[in-house]
Amino acid sequence: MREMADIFKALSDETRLLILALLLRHGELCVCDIESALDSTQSKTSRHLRYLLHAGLVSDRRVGAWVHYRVAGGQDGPHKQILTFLKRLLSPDQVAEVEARLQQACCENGVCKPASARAMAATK
Amino acid sequence: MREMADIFKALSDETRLLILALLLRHGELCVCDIESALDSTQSKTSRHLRYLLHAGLVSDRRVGAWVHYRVAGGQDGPHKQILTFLKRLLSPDQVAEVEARLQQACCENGVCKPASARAMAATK
DNA sequence: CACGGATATTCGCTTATGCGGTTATAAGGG
DNA sequence: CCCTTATAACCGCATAAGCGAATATCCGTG
Repeated sequence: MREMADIFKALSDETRLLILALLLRHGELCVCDIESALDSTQSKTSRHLRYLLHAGLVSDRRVGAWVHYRVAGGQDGPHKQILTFLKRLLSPDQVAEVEARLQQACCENGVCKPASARAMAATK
Repeated sequence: MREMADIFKALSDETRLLILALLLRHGELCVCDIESALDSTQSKTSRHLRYLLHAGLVSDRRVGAWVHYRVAGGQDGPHKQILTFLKRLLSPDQVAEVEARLQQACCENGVCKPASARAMAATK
């Protein structure tokens, strides 16, 4: 029960909900993608991602200089049930704004590349 | 999105989760029932019930001297979806302890009567 | 090994939350 | 009306959360 309260606490912040909404729709994103999409600061973005990581809702993966985050996989505990429910709950129009910004984010303006290209470059 | 964050914030406290678990299983309970079941103080119980009320997750109903709370009905917004999900999520054994105390609560030791009897007495 | 970009952590601050204890309101019965 | 009971609101305190700014760490590259 305490565990559930902690999960819900992780969901009780709008920034974290937006991050999860993005990850649930895109599978994997690097911090700078998310930072741009949220039009947020690096510090704030990183802190909330770490919060979600400790809450067991996302996992991270280092890809060269970048860190990619994705929603946590794993067994069918309360985390997974809640994430599945969240995916149903968050309608596309609620994340339209951040989605739009994600398209023109750092990945697009030449500073860094799309996640797929980055992953490929890092594994070559 | 902000609304959802606020709902999850209301669910981010163990006491409030327990209260909702009780209400989801019993339909309607008065404050003193809940207070006894949680083995909590009147002040604390009332505060959390008010929190849930403002979050739109429960509704209250005055019955004579008592106030009865129940999970909020109403249209199929995020509130309702989350409550439905919660009902699935909270397994019986997680609330076994409070359930047990509810049985021997004020309603049973003669100080006041079971909710159904109280409601009847108040309307007669 | 120095450098720069990407990310994480720390710091000082402000605000929100939860709690016990106390006080105020509301209803019902003598 | 006064008194009792049930509930709500308030107060002060301790703690936690969130923030921006600055700083540290990690990694690939030259």
